[in-house]
Amino acid sequence: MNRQILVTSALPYANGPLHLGHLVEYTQTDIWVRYQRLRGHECLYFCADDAHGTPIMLRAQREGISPEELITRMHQEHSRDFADFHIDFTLYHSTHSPENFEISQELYRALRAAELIEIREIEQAYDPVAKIFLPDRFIRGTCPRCKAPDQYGDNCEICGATYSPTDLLDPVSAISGARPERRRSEHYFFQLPDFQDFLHHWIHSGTLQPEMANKLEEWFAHGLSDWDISRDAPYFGIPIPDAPGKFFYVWLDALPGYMAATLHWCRQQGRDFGMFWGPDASVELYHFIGKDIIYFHALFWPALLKGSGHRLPNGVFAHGHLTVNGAKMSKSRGTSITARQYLEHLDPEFLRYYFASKLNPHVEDLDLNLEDFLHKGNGDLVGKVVNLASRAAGFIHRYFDGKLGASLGPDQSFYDSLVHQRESVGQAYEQRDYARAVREIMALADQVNAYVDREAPWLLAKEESRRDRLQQVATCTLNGFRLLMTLLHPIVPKLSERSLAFLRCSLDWDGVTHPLLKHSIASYEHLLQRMEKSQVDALIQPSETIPASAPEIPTDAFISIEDFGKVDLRIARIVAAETVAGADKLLHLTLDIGEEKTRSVFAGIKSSYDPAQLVGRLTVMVANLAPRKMRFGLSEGMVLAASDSEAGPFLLSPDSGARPGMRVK
RNA sequence: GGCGCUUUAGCUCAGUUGGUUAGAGCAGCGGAAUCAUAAUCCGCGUGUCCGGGGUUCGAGUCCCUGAAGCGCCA
Repeated sequence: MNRQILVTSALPYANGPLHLGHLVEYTQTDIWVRYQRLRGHECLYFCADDAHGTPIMLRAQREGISPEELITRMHQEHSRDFADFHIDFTLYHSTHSPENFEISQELYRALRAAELIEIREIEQAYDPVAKIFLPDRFIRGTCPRCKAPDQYGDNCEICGATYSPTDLLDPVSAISGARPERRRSEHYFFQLPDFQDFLHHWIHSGTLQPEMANKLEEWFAHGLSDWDISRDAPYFGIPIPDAPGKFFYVWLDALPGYMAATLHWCRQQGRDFGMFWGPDASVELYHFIGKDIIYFHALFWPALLKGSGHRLPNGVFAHGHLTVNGAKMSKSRGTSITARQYLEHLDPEFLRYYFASKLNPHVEDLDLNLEDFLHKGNGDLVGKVVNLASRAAGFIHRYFDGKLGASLGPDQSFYDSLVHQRESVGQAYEQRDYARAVREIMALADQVNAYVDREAPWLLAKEESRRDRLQQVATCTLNGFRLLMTLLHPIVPKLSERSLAFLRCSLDWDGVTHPLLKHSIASYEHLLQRMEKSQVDALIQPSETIPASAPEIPTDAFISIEDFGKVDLRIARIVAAETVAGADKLLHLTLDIGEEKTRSVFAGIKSSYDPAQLVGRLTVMVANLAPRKMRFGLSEGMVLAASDSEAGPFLLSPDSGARPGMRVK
């Protein structure tokens, strides 16, 4: 019984390159899509660039090009990145497309006809120089609570206060630097509260993960508000029908972007759009998204769909965010890795495999631990799986002219037991529990490796009389390998293709129940190169662009407490100290400041300290100094020491009781 | 400030509705094997299951409370 399924991933914003965080989602979705196709279902996978909005308009201005030029370029870059990571979209479209103008405007007309749109005047910040209304993010000023300067219009990064831009002291437009004015303008509001009861029921209908439904309860506790869906010209977006100078807020055309992509494809293929999005659509519909945009997909989106007479999704699947080495991705640490940077160093399938090994159906953050990444990719994929082909292929070619045996003999039942376990792997894929799928597949690989060891084909090969048995063992091993590569296909499609080409067989989920017998295989060539540690290390490149040095501050000038607060001083324990070959003054220190990873710091204190004496002692370091690449390695901070022209340096020490990681202030 | 999520072995994670001595992979140590990209196989775990209280015959699992990290607040 074949299913018809439509799947989407969230639309990436056409404002910058894709990074590894984006790829978690597309990898997760792509694996699910490929699994469905592997099972013979029709599974369409649509996505698009999210191409409208103020940030794009302003960025194009800055670059001196039109928004259209900008988004065309981003679309090309994104498409190429996706293709290189083997993300197999049915169509990668754009929200800046004729279909999306059509769909978004139609959807709006339906809402208006259903009396779900209200118009009222609101007051907003306006930049009189740039002549545009300012989104909150584009207003900066002093926090009304803690008085921190240069904060965003909606919240303070220093004290965490949230407020409206009107509360900001000394507000300034981030675009022109002008002081914003207050101006009134008509805005269009979608009547979300009309859907309060419907939505409250819907979020618990099994469509969402329980933790997400739980989270959304917060909104119902306060009661839903109507939703401002209009923006004033100039705005790069889709005009609101019959409303001169008004455009749809970017989310109001981003969500219909899923439909627009479908429409474009339907027209191309001569398919009926209604069976995908009509009120009685029979096709299953699933959205994969990041947890941060659950509100848009689980409140606004179903309300928009229902209000405009469309079908509702069968599932909205949220995933967590990506961290790198246990910390939020950061440009200064070099852990904000773009898709393109990764591709310059490593095979995308290692990343797909690693993400898969950590993804489950829950909304949990996922850590890319680079050491773990290196071991898992090499150990599992090369050591356990690909190595099986390498172990068995030699025998088949050396003794049997590349031909598999006529039967598995006594090992048929062993093979059957392996094949039997694929249903459980299939369930894991279906439930998006890829971590479990990977665990189970690797357990199968372990069984096959143990089998090879048990049967010791290299011993069989020494006895002329046992050639038949040797052929059976090698044949069984290669069939095990075929099974593994079939099961792994959704995760590492290219490796799977190469492997099956080596076996000269096709990808067939059910076909594996019949082992390949009396079958010629191709000569063996390495199917996957292991990763070198140096390649993985190369992923992390702290940005060289250390901010332009602060203006010279005369020593007699005062600094504010805020200025001082910018320096993150921490108690550090010296866990290792060693001399640096080729450096006269430096010692290489390894410092524990209570973080998961130690810091590596080069300090010019060799003249006064013997490395051995330093180990174990506490001192003070500047923890947020921009990392600096030195000839000897990366220095991730500095230790504090006193000196003058005659003596020193003398390291600082805290009184007893201080512990690594304590802040000095 | 309010709310949510996370916290299990050096690292990354499993632990189903509470049920015997808490598991896996990787790393580490010891051994075997040499077919294979030094890959593989066998053996080796004294873990404040974040802390503290509680419920229970029994808690990693349920309740309360605290800590740390992360996130959301249209």
